[in-house]
Amino acid sequence: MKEDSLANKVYIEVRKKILSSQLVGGARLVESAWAEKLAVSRVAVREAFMRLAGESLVEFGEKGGCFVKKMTVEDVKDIRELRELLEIGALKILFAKRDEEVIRDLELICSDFSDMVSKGYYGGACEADVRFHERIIEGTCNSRLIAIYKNSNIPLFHMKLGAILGQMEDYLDTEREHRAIVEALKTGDWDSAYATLVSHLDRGEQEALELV
Amino acid sequence: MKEDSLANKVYIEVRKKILSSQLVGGARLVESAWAEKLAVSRVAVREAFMRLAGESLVEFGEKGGCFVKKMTVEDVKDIRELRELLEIGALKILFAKRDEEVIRDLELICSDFSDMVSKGYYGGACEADVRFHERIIEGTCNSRLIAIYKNSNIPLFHMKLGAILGQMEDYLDTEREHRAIVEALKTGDWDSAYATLVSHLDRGEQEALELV
DNA sequence: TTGGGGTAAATTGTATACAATATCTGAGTG
DNA sequence: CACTCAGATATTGTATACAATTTACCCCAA
Repeated sequence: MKEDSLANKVYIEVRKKILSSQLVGGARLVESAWAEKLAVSRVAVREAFMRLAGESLVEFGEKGGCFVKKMTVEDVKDIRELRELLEIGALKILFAKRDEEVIRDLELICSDFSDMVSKGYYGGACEADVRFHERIIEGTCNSRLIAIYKNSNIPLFHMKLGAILGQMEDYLDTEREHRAIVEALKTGDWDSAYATLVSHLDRGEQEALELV
Repeated sequence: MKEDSLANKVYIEVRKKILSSQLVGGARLVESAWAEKLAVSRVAVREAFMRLAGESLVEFGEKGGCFVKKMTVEDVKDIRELRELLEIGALKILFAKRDEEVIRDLELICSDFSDMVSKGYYGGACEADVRFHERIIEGTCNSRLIAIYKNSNIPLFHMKLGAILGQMEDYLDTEREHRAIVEALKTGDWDSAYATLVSHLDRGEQEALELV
C-alpha cells in the first residue's frame, strides 16, 4: 500500500478512532461525512472501510451502511478464551527460547508498571499492562502470531477495560502476577508460570463481565 | 455487506482463486483485467482488493499494484508454530467440553479419509484431512478462534501440501494419528492426544520444508 | 552487445456523476 | 391519537473520466 495514499490515510484515521474507543461499537460510519471531514472523495473512504471490514473492525449491514463492530457478552468469553490460548502458547514458546532480552524487557515493564501505579498514573499503568502481554507475544518472533494478536482487538479490549477498573487492589494483583510470571520464566518453572497466567486472565474476565 | 454487491462478488471470486492456489503467491492482480473478466467497474475490484488486503491475502506494493501474498521459509515455520498453538489450544478446550457430536463428526471424517485413501482418491483424502483439523477448531464454538484459523491460510497451506505429498505411507500415518487423537479424546487421555497431535504436526512440517 | 534515455502504453489513484436504495418527515385518515 | 403512506432527503453502490505514476519498448550511442 502506498503509504501516502488517501485510502490509507482514511484507514489509519478511522482505525485509530475505533481502537481507542472514540468510535463505539454499533456506530454508523457515513461515507460522505468522513469524506468531507478528511477532505477526500468517497471512493477513498469506501476503500478504507472495505479494508477495515477485512480486519473485522467494521461490518456492512445487509441493507447497506458500515458499522463499527459490536462486542457481545459472547465476544467477551470468546476473546478471553482466545487470549488464553494465544498467550499460553506464546509463553510456552518463550520457555523454550529463554531469550535474555525478552526477560529483561518484561522486568523493565514490570518496574514501569509499579512506578506508575505508585505515582497514581493509572492510565500509564494500564498501557504498561498491555505492553507486558504484547511483549510476551512479540517474544516468540512469530510474525503471524503477532499479527493475529494485534488484529484480535485484544489490546484494545484490554485498554478499554483498564480505563474503567480503578481499584487499587486490582493493580497490586496485576503487579504481583506479572512479576510471578517473569520470575517463573527466569527459573524455568513452567507450571507456576502457567497457573499464574491462567488465573491472571481469569481475573481479567471477571472484571470484563462486570462491564457488559 | 450486501450479499449481491459487485464488490462482494469480486471478493468471493478472487479469494477462492487464492485459497485454491489457482493464484500463486507473488502474482500481480491487475484491476482492469479483473474488472473486464467479471464485467464490473474497476472501483468494485479495488474495493475487493482492499478487503483482501485487510485479510492479508494480498498486499499493495509500495509503488502501487496488488500482489498475492508470498510464502517464505520463515512463513512455513511461523505457520507451523501458530498452527500447533491454535490446534493444541482448541483440543484442550474440546477435552473440557467433551461434546459428543464433535467426537462423532471426527470419527466420520476419519472413516471418510480411510475410504478415500483405500480407493485412491488422494485429493478427497486431503480434503478430509483439512476438515479433520477444522472440525477440531470449530468444536470450540469460539467464533473468533474459528475466524482466525480460517484467515490464517492454514487450510490453504494444508491443501497445497496435500496436493504434492503422494506417499501412501504418509496417508497411513495420517490416518493412524487422526484416529489416535479421537480415541484419546473419547477416553479423556489428554497426554496421549497432546503428544500425537504434536508429532502429527511435526511430520507435516517436515514435509512442508521439503517443498520450499 | 549493452546501457541509457526518452516516448508510448499500461496501470493506478482519485474525483465526480448518477441511479438505486434506504431513511426520514409530515400530512392526511381511521 | 396512532398509523400509514407518499414524497423528500440522505446514503449507498457503481460507472466513467482523468491525472499521475509506473512499466514496457525501442532506438541510438558507446
